[in-house]
Amino acid sequence: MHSTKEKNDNCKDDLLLRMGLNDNKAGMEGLDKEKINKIIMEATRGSKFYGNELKKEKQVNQRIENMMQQKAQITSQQLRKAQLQSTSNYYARRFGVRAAMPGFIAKRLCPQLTIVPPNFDKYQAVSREVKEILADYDPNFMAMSLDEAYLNITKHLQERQNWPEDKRKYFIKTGNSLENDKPGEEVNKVSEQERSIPPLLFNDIPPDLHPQGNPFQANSEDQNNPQILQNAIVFGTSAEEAVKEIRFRIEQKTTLTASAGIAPNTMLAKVCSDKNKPNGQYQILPNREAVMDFIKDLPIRKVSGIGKVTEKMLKALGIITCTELYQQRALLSLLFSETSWHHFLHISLGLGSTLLARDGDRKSMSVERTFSEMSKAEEQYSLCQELCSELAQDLQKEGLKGRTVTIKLKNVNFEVKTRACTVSSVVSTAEEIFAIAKDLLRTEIDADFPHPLRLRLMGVRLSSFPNEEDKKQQQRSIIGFLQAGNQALSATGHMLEKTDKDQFLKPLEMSQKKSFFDKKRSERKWSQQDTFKCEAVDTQSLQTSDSFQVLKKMNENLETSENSNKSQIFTCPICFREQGSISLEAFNKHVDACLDGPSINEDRKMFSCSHASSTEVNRKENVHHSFSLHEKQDYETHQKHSGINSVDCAELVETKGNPPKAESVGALSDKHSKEECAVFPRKSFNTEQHYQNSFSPVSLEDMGSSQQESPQPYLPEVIITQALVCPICNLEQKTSDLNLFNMHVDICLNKGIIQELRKDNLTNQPRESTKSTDTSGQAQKTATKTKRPGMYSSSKKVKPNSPRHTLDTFFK
DNA sequence: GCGGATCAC
DNA sequence: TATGGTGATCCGC
Repeated sequence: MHSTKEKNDNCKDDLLLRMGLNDNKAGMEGLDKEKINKIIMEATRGSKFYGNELKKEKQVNQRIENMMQQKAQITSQQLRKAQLQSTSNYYARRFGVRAAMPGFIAKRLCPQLTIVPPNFDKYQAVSREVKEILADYDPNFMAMSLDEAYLNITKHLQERQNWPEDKRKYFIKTGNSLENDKPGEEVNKVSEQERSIPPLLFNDIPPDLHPQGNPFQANSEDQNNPQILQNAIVFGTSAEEAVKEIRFRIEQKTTLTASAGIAPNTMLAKVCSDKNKPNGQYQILPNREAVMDFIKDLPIRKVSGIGKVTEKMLKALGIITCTELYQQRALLSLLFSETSWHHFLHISLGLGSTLLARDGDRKSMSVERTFSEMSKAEEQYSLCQELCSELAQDLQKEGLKGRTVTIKLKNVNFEVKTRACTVSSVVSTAEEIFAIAKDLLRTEIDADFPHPLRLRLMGVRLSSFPNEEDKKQQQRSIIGFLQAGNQALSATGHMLEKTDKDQFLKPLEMSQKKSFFDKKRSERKWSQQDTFKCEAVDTQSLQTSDSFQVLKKMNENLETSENSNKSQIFTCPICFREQGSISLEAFNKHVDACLDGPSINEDRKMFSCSHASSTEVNRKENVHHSFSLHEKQDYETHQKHSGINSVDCAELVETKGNPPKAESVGALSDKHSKEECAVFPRKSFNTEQHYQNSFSPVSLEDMGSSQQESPQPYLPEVIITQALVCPICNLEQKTSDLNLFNMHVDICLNKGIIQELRKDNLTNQPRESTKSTDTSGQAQKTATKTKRPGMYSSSKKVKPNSPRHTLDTFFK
């Protein structure tokens, strides 16, 4: 007995080691951290790996120390101010939207295989089959990896309501079932929390006849249906029944078990799916109370994106659970970046993406390899070349070319270095990549000379794949070249003389330092001496000459349009990027492209009513059709239609024409009235009320089947309507897309923040009376005068459709 | 854009 | 016994 236990402990410890010391993720709860650390120390003491771990830990501790010092310098004034900014009104609003988006499911298939994949090939095959099943429930499901996928089964559930029993009936294959082999404490514990889910999912008792019953189906037709046809299982029509069905089918087909989470957004769904691993499911009902309950004591470490380091840093601030995270939001806003803070806030409120983002474009591709110590430079170069070849092959499969080559070096002490080089035109072949990587490697070797680099890992990465904008840019630069061509060409000799060294560079080495056309020039010199390396460049040369006439013509057009329009520096009202000195036409094209990206008309409307700089462009130039008269009228009609805030409307129109201002909203005045603090909680309450009234129609409409499963007691019985009314600006939004709508509300809300800041910064006047429960008026008035992007760092790149940072994504 | 670092899977 | 590979993102510079 004793020895068995010991053995188990050893296994656990072994596993922990492999899992990177993470004792907080699912299945690791309750293990003694101290003990783990001690064991790890013993196991690795003296090793270089451990030495490096220690070093990294020290760095983290230093970071924490810096943070604590920063915290100590925060005055109570600053904290109060931050409190104001940390938007408690997020809270009410977001939950409502979330409640309106039921049925998100995170499925995590056979996670145990991710630790030790015994037969990867089979697993891949299995994964395909699995995925076939998933497509039945959501053809647009998002596969995160081989063993993880997100589904939005909202639509499926709606259809499912009317499905005959036959369509939900499945037969149990005998001798194939992998029953949950530990139905012990853990499962029972969970089932206590979610009474609707039987502790044994795939036993012979059909879900609906399980002794514990299914409260969510009390009113559904299933109760009247016969449940057992010998080895058949009939699944119900609820979300959890559907998910059980999915898991059942997966298990039957693949003999592998899966865990699943059902929740209103992807973040929660993921946490849920971990809750009952490896063969179970967990549901968070799409209502605010359920989410609150779930979030309350949830350790932040469970949330995707909060890793070891973030956990430690937050722990130093006394933050372990989501509740604590929420309570400290003001402090966090002062200590962390905008991006991080938003992420934290979203987590603490149980917010997450309700979008299943389509696969974004790949950003980079790399190969890397670990090996036993390698110190000889020749070997290193040769390995580098090999890696480049592999990478080039992979790139070719996806037809990718990029401009940034990065090498990664890890020495025997586990210290990692990356060295990157970005060239002006894309590369993709092994030779091109190696030409750059080799130089990077050489620089590192030279730097340590006469000591060799003692490497244990080397990697090569290619990134900066051109997007549409880059392609345009490249066209522009080509045009620019042609434009200057007459003069520049005659000066070529001079340019090359600028740096003696450059004259001796081969074209590809040159590419690191010079523009495409400089390269072309030198290429002429080298092409006969080094045909091998010029292969790719020659392709470009060919393309260039092919399109020469076209480009020349474009160039002429551009010139004339620029002349006639008097070129001007524009800032795009959508992406807020300065567009440089381009023609109005080009600028409009850019704005159109921006608008057409993720948006539909609602998007434009949103901007047209909220963003001063966009209307400024419109007014001044009177040409930009994206903000047409038609839309203005449309917008005004909306306001009339909604029959509210006529004063605010007037104010809005009036302020439309204000020139865009670049305002710093970061600087905080020390003046800050106590009144504002006192008002804070009340404002939150009011906003919440407002929100619920405004949104409940949405909830009813979109909750569909979910609502049937679990009546939402807090939803008032109101007329169901298609219209969404923003609770902040009170304007009806002509969209049924909740994400677009959500974005709009985000804007409106942030107007309020900006306004508060403006007041502090500019007027020092006490806040307007808050006797009105409607904060929208103020928010709107000032916001129209305020340039929104000031709130967010323009340097932040946020992936569109990112699963998190809904807000950030919008303000990208 | 670069380099280090964090995170997920 | 010795401690992975790939990709993404953020932050400070």
